[in-house]
Amino acid sequence: MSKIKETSTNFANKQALADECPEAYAANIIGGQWALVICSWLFNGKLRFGELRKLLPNITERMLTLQLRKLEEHKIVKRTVYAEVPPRVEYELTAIGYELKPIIKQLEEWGAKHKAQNIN
Amino acid sequence: MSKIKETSTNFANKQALADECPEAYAANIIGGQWALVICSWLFNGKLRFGELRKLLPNITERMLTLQLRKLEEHKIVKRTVYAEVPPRVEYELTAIGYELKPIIKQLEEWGAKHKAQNIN
DNA sequence: TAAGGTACTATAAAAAATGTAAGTAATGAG
DNA sequence: CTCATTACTTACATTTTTTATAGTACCTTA
Repeated sequence: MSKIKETSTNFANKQALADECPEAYAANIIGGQWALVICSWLFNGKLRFGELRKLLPNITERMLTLQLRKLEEHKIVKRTVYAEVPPRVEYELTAIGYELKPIIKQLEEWGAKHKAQNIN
Repeated sequence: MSKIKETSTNFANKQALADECPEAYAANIIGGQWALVICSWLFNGKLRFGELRKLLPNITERMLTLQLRKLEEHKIVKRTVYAEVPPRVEYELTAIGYELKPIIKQLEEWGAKHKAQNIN
C-alpha cells in the first residue's frame, strides 16, 4: 500500500482520534476513494476481481488491489483463491462488513438529498 | 484549501463517482480527517472556533479552519461572525448537517463493534 | 505605550493517496 | 513454441491532504 510512517504526526493523530472516536476509527477503515462503492457492489453477492474492475470503469488494477487488500486486512471482505489457471479470486463481505449495509444506504439517501438541495 | 487540479485523473474519477454514487458524494463531503469529529461535537450545540480547538487537542488552527470552511461550503455548518473585539465566531450545524447525526451514531456503533471484534 | 486575546492567513514542507506503465506466473489452446 | 487469460506486483510519478511555523488585524485593558 505504501508504508505509513509511524513516526509522523499524521499517524499519531489518526491513532489518537481512532482511539477516542469510533466514528473516526470507522472512517479510517472505509475511507478510501473506492471502498464504499466496492462494498456497495458486494452487498449483492460475491464478485471476482475482474468483475469488480468492470463495474468500476475508471479504477486501476493497482487501486482495486490496494483497496481490496485494505478491506481484507480489516476483515470487511473475505478473499477466496481458487487454484485454477487462469486464476480465479472471489471477494465477498464478512458478517461485520455486511453490517455496513444499512449505514451506507442511509449515507446514500443523505447524499442524494444533499445533492438535490444544493443544485443551483 | 489548496486548489484541486481539475485536469487530474483523480479529480475526474471523484466527479464521476460522486455523480453516480451518492455514497461516494457524501464521503467526499464528510471525508476529511477531522470532519466527522467536528460534526460530532456540533451535534451538542454551537461552538466557537477556540472551543473546537480545545476539544480537538492535536488539530492545527489551519486544519480546523480548512475543515470548517469545507463544511461551510457544503452547507453542513453555518458560520456566524460577531463584530466584536476580540472576534467571536460561532459554528453550528445546518438542518441537513444535523441529519447526519443518526448516520454518524450508527457508524460509531459499528466502529465500536468492529474494534471489539478485532482485538487479539 | 505595550501586552493580550481571538480567529484567522500565508508559505513551505512532509506525508499520504492515487495514477501510469510495465511486467509476472501459471497453464491450456492452437 | 507462442499466445491468451487472470489476478495480480513493482517502480515511479503526480496529486492531494496534512502538518509546521510564523505572521495579521482589531480593540481593550493595564
